[in-house]
Amino acid sequence: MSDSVAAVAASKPERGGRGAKTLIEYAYQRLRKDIISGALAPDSKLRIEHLRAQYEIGSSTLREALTLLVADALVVSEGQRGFRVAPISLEDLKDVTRMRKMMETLALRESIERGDDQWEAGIVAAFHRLSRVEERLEAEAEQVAESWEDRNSDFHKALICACSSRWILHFREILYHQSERYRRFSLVSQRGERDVHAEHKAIMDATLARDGDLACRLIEEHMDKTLSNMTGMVS
Amino acid sequence: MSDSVAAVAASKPERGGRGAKTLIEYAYQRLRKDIISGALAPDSKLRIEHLRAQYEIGSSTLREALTLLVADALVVSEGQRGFRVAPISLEDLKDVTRMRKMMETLALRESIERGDDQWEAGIVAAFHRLSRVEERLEAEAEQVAESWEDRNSDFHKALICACSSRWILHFREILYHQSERYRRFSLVSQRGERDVHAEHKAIMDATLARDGDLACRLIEEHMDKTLSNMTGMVS
DNA sequence: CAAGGAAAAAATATCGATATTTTTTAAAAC
DNA sequence: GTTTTAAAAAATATCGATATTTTTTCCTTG
Repeated sequence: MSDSVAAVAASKPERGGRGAKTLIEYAYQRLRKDIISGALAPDSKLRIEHLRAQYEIGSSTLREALTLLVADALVVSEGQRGFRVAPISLEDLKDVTRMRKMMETLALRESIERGDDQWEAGIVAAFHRLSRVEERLEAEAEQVAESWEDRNSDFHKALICACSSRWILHFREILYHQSERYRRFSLVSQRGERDVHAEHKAIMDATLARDGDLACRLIEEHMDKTLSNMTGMVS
Repeated sequence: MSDSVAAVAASKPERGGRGAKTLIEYAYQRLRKDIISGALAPDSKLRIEHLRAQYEIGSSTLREALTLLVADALVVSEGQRGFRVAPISLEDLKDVTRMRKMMETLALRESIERGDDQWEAGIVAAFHRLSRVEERLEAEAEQVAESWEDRNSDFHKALICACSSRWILHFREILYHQSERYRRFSLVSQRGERDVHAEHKAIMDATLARDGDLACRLIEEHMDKTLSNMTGMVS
């Protein structure tokens, strides 16, 4: 028996990568990635049969993963008419940004009030890791892009993880994924005109200096710039 | 064949009540009701096999309904260890209330700014329906309670439905269900010491008078009172 | 030639069976 | 008397087959 298992394992290279304990999680992550990256276009139909063949996953498992994505508002399910990728719109992007600013500043303010030494260390470390990948970014571009997204996400999470409100963090997370999706649609124009690295540095400095007002102002500007960059590109 | 179908249909009286187009939705509604009412206790394990027998629904369907409830944070799913009812705590109740106040006032302010005649009419109508069921409440109590919950929910929704932010309304809805659950756990003490009807009336009057500041202050007090009533009862 | 409607095709929703994993139970060893 | 290990039981996760519903196709009818 172990032979055939080994053979199968070889042909399907670790489906369950990135610590996906369950197949549903694997499907969820993969689908989410495809939606955020735009490989699955906004508003397009998600046909179970089709995805089933493509991802080599049973229909029930797929449906469950899709349902998980409905919770993230990346997928919508219409009655008896299956699933489709959530639509995007300029209006929605503005709404997302507005809410994000609210959640992010709330979380940052409280983190600055409550954060301890370990929290500070986490921020510095995440900033360092982000900086490292940014160095490589100029040369290799495409391949590093995904890794940059991850580390950017980690950095911002490190900033606010000392916030005690489960709900703020929960909503913030959902909104972050939403904005990530919009960001991908305007990836080209994002860099160049803007020194994201310097912005991050300023935010970190203000945060470590425990200057809540300044840190919040900077992070709001950070998000506003992202919005401006995208405005006009989406519908 | 039609005979057996008819027989089955008779024994299962309309499972799909309250406009549940799909079985998943039916299971979802039923589970949610049982969780909010406390029939399914906080933190208790939700065994698929058990529920399957009890609700007469296939396992995949049940899992999907459960996943839907994870999105509402009424159920938590732990890796390869199934589902369980989300725990409750005083800390969480405070967090929920804080966020609710934020979402509710944001939504109310914008509704007051944007609401039209139809919005006003909807509020008056919902208030009327709520008042009617409150009259009956004093006598029959238990049976009317559920209907009161529905109409209370409708009234509060009517107040803020003119808000244009999809996300505020989305988060507000999730939080409302959370608080509904906490409220059920302290149902007895709720009425009596408090004139909820008068509070609703005052909120409605301020809203229709387009006095955003007053309406928001009143609705925050409304929610704070609910919190005070519950504090000390949960864990 | 447009509108409507029946038949066919495609897709979704649902189910129960099987494979995996976790938990419990019991026995053995230290 | 604990702790370990092994076996059994229970529960979850996954799958593909079937039943329902929706969509498309194509023929009829006005």
